[in-house]
Amino acid sequence: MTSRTRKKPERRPSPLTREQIIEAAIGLLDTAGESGLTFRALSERLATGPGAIYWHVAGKGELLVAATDHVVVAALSEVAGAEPTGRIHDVALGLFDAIERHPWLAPQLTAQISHNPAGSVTTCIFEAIGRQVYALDVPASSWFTATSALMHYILGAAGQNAANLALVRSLGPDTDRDAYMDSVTAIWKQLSPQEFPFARAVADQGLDHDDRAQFLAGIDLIAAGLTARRTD
Amino acid sequence: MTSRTRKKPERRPSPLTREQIIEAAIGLLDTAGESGLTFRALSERLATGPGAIYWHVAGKGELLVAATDHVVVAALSEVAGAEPTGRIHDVALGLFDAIERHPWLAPQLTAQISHNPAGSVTTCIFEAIGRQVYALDVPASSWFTATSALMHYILGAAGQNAANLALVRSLGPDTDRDAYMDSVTAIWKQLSPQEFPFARAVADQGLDHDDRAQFLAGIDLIAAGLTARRTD
DNA sequence: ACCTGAACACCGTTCAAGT
DNA sequence: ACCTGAACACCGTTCAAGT
Repeated sequence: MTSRTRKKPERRPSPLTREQIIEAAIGLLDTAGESGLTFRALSERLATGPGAIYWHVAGKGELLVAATDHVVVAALSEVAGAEPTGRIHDVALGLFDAIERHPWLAPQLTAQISHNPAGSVTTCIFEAIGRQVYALDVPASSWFTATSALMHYILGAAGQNAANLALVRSLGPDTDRDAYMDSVTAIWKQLSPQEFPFARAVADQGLDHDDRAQFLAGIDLIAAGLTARRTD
Repeated sequence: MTSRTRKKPERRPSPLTREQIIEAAIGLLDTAGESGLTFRALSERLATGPGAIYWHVAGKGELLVAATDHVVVAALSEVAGAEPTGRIHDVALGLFDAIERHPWLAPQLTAQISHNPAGSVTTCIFEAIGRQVYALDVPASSWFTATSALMHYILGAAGQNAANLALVRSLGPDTDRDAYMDSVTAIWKQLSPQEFPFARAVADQGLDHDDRAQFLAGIDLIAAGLTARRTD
């Protein structure tokens, strides 16, 4: 009703924050996936123009790095807050769950670990996993190898789980996880036993439907290799 | 000099092939990286228009899948041609080398394995690794877990190696691998020992400079876990 | 200091028109 | 059947102009 000072383009009342931008980006990534994070969509959600974001953030790459960092730090500090049992399961499941909540995270993490091995996220994850390796009484000469093996397995397996889950959800509420898994094994069962004897055999024995248990079994399997080490 | 029939736009003499397109795409990916594969750049290299490609290929996604398939099948069949020693090292190194030659391969593979678990590449890789797991006398109940663990480690570690190598190359011929690795450990050595005791300890003992040996050590470590398994 | 929004160069994809 | 090339809708990024 007050009719004065209205024609000029409204400027935002409170200044934009880097934090706000990162959180909006995470929301967009969770909702619309990796391709959904757009400077236009982001600026619309923040009620501003595309150019405004560049005042606080260098570009899309930095935004992705910041979003990844934000989520991973939260996930790992949550784990650290638990009892000091020092189990690999805790940190493994912490990352597993974070990746399940944010399916865009796994590709981002592998890319950032590859392209920036000394970066913040890389260091945090390596440290978190490595401490459990240390607690496992692994000989010092195997520290790097053991931590790498665990890290790659965790990111790979968790990423696959998250992608599967996202795919099932996108198929609509009529499809559930088990039905989808069965459809995958069904395809494998049509494979020729001459060409693909192993895949056929695995499909015939049926895939485990409990993904968390499956995931942890892999962790235990690798851990068994770490502790089985003698001096040789 | 012959001045007749010259004004109409020249059509290509021999028809375009799907195979030609895929090979050109691989060349472009190898040369210019993932972002270098463009329908415009591709059509220029093939001396045609962007639209022509769509007659043979559904879109960029299918092209990427086909290129990945092409490279992986070649790498795996090469390994199969060797002596029937049945060593995991052979297939692991086959994939390691293929990924080193084609750095775009690792992200592509993890994406395709995640989003299409019953797809052609996924099945081929799973089968190739799985056969070695079988040859290792792993109990059937661990087949899937063991093969998954090995697969994720191979792709993750090989991808990181390839990315590092590509980064070193892009830094120019004055930088070599060892100097780069040292610069990474140098950064880690500046980490606070309170916050990052493990990463510091690993940096202080120095990273191994032989990546293939490092990679194979990881394979052996996981394999040790597979065979250490008892009935429990 | 911080924001606006038009503009630029570049994508993947489509499609009427040609041969 | 296969190709051409303009056109469309969409990107990330820049930047003069504003407050």
